[in-house]
Amino acid sequence: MQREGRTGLPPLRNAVKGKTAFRLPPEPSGFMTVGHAMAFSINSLYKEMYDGELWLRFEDTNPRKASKRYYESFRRGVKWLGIMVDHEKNVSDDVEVTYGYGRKMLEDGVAYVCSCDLERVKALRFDGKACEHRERPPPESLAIWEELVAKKHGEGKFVVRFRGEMQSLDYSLRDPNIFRVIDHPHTLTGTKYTLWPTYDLANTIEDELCGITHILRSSEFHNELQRLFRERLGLRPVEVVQFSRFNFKGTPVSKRLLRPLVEERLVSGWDDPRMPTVDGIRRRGIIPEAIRQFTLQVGYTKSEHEYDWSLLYAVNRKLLDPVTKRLFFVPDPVHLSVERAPPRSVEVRYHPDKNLGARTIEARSDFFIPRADLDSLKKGDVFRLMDLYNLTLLSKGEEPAARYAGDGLVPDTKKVQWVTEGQTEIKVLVAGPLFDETGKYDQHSLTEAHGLVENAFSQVKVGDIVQFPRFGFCRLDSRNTMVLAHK
RNA sequence: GCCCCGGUGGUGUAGCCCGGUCAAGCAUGUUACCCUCUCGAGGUAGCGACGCGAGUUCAAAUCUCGCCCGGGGCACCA
Repeated sequence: MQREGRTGLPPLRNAVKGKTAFRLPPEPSGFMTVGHAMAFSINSLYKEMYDGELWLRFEDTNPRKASKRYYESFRRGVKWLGIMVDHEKNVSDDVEVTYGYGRKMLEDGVAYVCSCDLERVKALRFDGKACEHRERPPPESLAIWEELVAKKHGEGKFVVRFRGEMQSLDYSLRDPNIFRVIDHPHTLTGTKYTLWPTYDLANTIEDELCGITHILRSSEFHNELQRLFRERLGLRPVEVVQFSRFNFKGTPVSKRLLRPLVEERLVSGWDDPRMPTVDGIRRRGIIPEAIRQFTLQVGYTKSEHEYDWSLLYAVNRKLLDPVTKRLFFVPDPVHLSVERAPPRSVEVRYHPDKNLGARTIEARSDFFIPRADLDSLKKGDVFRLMDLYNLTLLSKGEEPAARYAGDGLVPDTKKVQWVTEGQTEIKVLVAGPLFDETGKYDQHSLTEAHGLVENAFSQVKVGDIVQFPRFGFCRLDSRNTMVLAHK
């Protein structure tokens, strides 16, 4: 028992360097979330560790759910994360291949065509009893199958079922459905097919086709059935590692909870900075490397967890700190006129200890400082305009005024940020958790701060992240609108 | 209801398989101080946890049993 503990992800069973293959299998039925990002990162990290192959495979066998914009969302997210995908495919490309397996299963009596209605299937399944179709001779099943392939039957009349274990305590093994008719155009294949394989079968076949050696996925997937498929179809065994979903406090990743917010316009869209989507956290100023490092740090477990956002922020902050310019930002500004102010042109470094350059600020006699700072001072107090000079506060009231009080740095003087007259007014969006403790949408989850930024702000481009000292790290989202990442 | 899987400080984890070196490590959080032309980063110190009960043992976070609590599965969704 060594005290150092483990660093990085634990080794995988039966993993041979150079002979592994992993997959990212999203269903293109919603936007990519942080949860996907972390699960994908785990696969990507292992791909690197074992010098393996990585597939991006869209699980789009339900034409009612797949939509093109979602494929794009995942491609964009994967690219943003810097994940190197070796191959990309859609399960819908392989419908005919799954038909091949389907036919074979029917021929071998591993599956059969069932024409019970849904209620009956459920009832018999509950009782652990087979229906008469289970004994339907293969040629008869095959004949119906060909009609199904030829689109001669509508939805719900027939279903292809796997001959599983009707008595199994695991109900998912009680002759599950493996093909069904869905009479709805598919976003990619149009009306070409109406007979679609179900997830478990398609997934098993695809893993075989892609040569997947290790599956790392969250535990909402049950693997007994897929194991049984592999056994009956004589497919290669695969190592499966399951872990719990990645949840963040106050920000569930579930589409069921998120969709209403978008539809009711309680958020600005799927990329609202409060959203746990990749687009959302990117807008917010979380950088891809932070996701990667965070994933590496927390790893994966089977126990349920709810990450505190501060855990991710800490990683993001440490990455951002050395490369981010500091800019003066004065929230809730109050005008301050200064008597006997010597005109100055000061050069101020963009970073206290990293070499990020400097800017020159022209100072005359009018300034703006944060109201909160002024409030904390008393008449007669000496304070310092940071990087400039000292002042004595003369009056607070309506027209706050101060007098120049020397250049020398006086120990223990309060230092305040400042901007000169005529600077840019900006808005900073501050995103908090979408849901409160009781699980209700928090109406105040998005707040705004307003203030003035110094001239050098004009150099900041959309997408850039800067640090407003004492306020936080912010990303420029659009002209004069920033989003606070975190303190 | 049935079937899996989990429960280590506020949060996330390491340790559990192979019992002692664990009066439990790390990170985050928080408090104080140092450093710093405020913040942040960095440094130092403090705070804070083995779900409950029984058993096995010289010795249990680690093994066994029971209980409690939580999550997931039981779709013509993925």
